[in-house]
Formats: sequence, C-alpha cells, structure tokens
Amino acid sequence: MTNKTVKIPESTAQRLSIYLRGLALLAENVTENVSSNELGEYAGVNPAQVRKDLAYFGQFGIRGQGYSVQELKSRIAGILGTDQAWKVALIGIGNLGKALAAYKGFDKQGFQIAAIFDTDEKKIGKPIRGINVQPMQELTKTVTDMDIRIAIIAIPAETAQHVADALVQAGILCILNFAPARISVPKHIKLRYVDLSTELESLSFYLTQIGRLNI
Amino acid sequence: MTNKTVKIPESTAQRLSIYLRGLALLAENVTENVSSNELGEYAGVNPAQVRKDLAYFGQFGIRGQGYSVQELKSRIAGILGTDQAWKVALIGIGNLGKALAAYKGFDKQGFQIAAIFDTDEKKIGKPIRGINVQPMQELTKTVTDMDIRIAIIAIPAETAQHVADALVQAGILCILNFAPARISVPKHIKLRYVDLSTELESLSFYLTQIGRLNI
DNA sequence: TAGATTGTTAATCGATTAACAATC
DNA sequence: TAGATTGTTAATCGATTAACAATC
Repeated sequence: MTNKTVKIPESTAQRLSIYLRGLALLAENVTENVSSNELGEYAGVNPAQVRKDLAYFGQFGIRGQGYSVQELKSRIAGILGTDQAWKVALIGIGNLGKALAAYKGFDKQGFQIAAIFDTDEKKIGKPIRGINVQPMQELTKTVTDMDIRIAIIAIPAETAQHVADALVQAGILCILNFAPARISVPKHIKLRYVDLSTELESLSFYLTQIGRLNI
Repeated sequence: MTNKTVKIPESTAQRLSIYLRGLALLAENVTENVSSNELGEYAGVNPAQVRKDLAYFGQFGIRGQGYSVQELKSRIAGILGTDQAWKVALIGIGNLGKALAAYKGFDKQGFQIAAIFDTDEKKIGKPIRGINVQPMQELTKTVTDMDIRIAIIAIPAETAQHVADALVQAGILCILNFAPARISVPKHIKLRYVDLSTELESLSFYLTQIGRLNI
C-alpha cells in the first residue's frame, strides 16, 4: 500500500488518445523525437498540459531533447491499454450500428467486435464482419460467457435503459451510448455518451451567441 | 453597450441540450412543473448546477413551485436556437454519412441537411433523402450560395484538413468532425470532434485503471 | 559549455457545489 | 402561515497554465 493512487482526470485520458494519434503520424514520417511543444500544437493544448499529462505516469522524456516518438507511442498505448485486445459487444445493427461495425480503426486500435445483437428477425443469424447477429435474448448469456467488458449501444432511445440494465447484469463495465437517451447505471460503470443532438445543439447555440455577442 | 456579456461555458450549452430532452419527455407525460432537483437527477447533475445554468439567461422558475415544463422547454429551445431551421452540409456519404443522414432527430431538432458532397463518381447525382449528392468541387459555391453555416465532416482522415479549409473559405462557422483526424481552423470557427477511437480508448483506460486502483 | 526542453511546483483560472435569503 | 424551491452569493474544488530549477 505504498502506492499513492492519484485519480487521473478523464480529460487526461482523452488527450493521451489524441497524443497517440499524433505520435502514429510522426512515426510514419520516421520522426525521431518530438517536444511537448510540437505535441501540444498537434493536440491543440498547452505544452505544459502535455508534460503534466505524461507526468502522471512517469518520466518519458529527455531534457533538452524531448520524447522519443517510438517509445512514447508504445508507452501511451500501454497506459491506455490498447496494447491488449478488448472484446466489444455491439447492440443494434441499424444504420449506425453498421457504420460503427465498418469502422476500420476498430481492430487497429486493439478493439474487436466479439458479439452483435439486434431484435430484428430479418437480421438475426446473418453475418456482419463474420459475426452472426444474435437475438437480444442471448445478450446476458453471451456477454457473460465471453467475458465482454465493453458494450456499444446503437438502438432507439426507448429500449436503451432496458438494454443497459441487461448489460450491467451481464458484467459489462463500460458503455458507449449512441442512443439519444440518458440512461442510469451503477457508479462503478463507465458510461459515455455520443449524442448527435447535443453536438448539433451546441453548434446552434454558438451561432445564436455570435449574434448576441458579436464575436 | 449596457449589456454585460458573460461568456457562457460550453458545458452549460451541452447541459441545456440534455435538460431540453428531459423536458420533452416530461411534456409527453403532460407533467406541469419540474424542479431543479428532478431535472438534475435526469441529467445526472447537481440541482444547483441546473439553476446556475438557467440563471445565465433569466429567471424562468417560480419559488416554491419549480419550472413550468412547457415554458422552460420553449425557452431553452429559444436559447439553443433550435426554434429556427439551420441548414447543414454533410461532407462524405459513406457508411457513417448515410447513418447520419438517416438520423430522425435531425429535422425534429430544427436541422436540415441542405447539401451533401462526396468524391465518389458512383454516388454523385444520386439522391439521398431527396438531395442529390454533389461533387466536392461544388462545395465552395454551394455552401456560399446557400448560406450554410454548419458542416458535418464524415470522410477519411487524410482529406479532412483540406475539406475543412474549403468549408472555412465558403463561410462555414461550425464544424462537427467525425473524421479520425485533428484539424486546425481559425479561432472564430466552432469545431467539435466526435471520435470513436478516443471514446473507446477512454473506456480501455478505465479498464486498465480498475486493475491498478482496484475500484 | 550554451541552448533546449523536461519535470514539477506554485499561481491562476474557471467550474461546481453549498448555503441561504427571497418568495411563491 | 408553513413548506417548498428558486435565484444568487460565497466557498470549494479541480484543472490549466506559468515559471523555473534540473539536466540532457
């Protein structure tokens, strides 16, 4: 128990993910080193922010030189856990579900769609990306048996809470919710929303503000 | 110039959007009044937060009674600007673009896809939601002519910056970027990212932390 | 060595929450 | 009136940034 367990901000985790993408780009260009300044410019954050974020996890740089692109890249991958393969359950294979399933960054980043569920009889049993779509009734059993920890919800708002309950029941720990609905889950569950309405309404708000404040 | 122009936090705008959805739900149930407490519970925030957020824009409640659902709903819609019709340009009509185009909440919330662009010869000229897909070369002219202010980028990472530049050139003020790439735009442009990789990596990070901190 | 850039502390900034008088 | 709940100020909390000694 000598470990001091500092809580790491969510925003730091998100920025690490952005740094990682920048580092991947630099690695393609065979760049040797990168400074917190350059990385901050890429991510759109203050260089001190970059150093602070990294400092949560150790000392990865060399004073006067910056960071080794290759080393920092694999360090951050390790920190984010993308050096391991996470199984993901996809709930709902409508337009959005299909688009998500087709996303190439998926496997590349160490995520693997391991199970797909839908209520539509016409879809059940048919393969998507080599995986047969299962009926919703199988959800609890499959997720439990396969030890899946991450779920993506891509279904209509009405059933989102119900499905979330089932997922939690089955041992899911992280939920990425694309349904336009707020859902409630136990505190130990990590829940993130991707919400087109909210995004668009934020933009709309900005436009109304331009008028009011003349930015 | 008697107006004191307080800068309103982005997070407030986002929460307003969430309150609005909650109010729409309550309106369906013909609920008369709602308290900051109930609204906060729905949105997952502190009741003081709700009152603070609203207080930026005026006094909408009645002490001892709470807020009129109907009135607050239309007030927030007015604040967010969803009581007017915003034209949106959709760039890229691949899997994701199609899923976005199919999203029903679009018109409902006062957004209207007014133009769609793609580079793929096979898609150009064909209608999506009654709108003919245009070649990318038309982007500047169409966006300028139609006075479109909001753009959604749903294309591969490589071309995202190039397209963003063209959009800014054409007078776009808000960009919602689904491409897995950082882009840079002038400061007066509102830029928001929706990034599946970052979302997933945040979840992955949480899972690795559970091990480390045993949450 | 001189120049560059890290790691880290202290200062600043902004957002959230608690508390309570006002008032329905 | 008593109870409930707002609107708002003050206190707290946490995240960002500035600054600089350490050091390559």
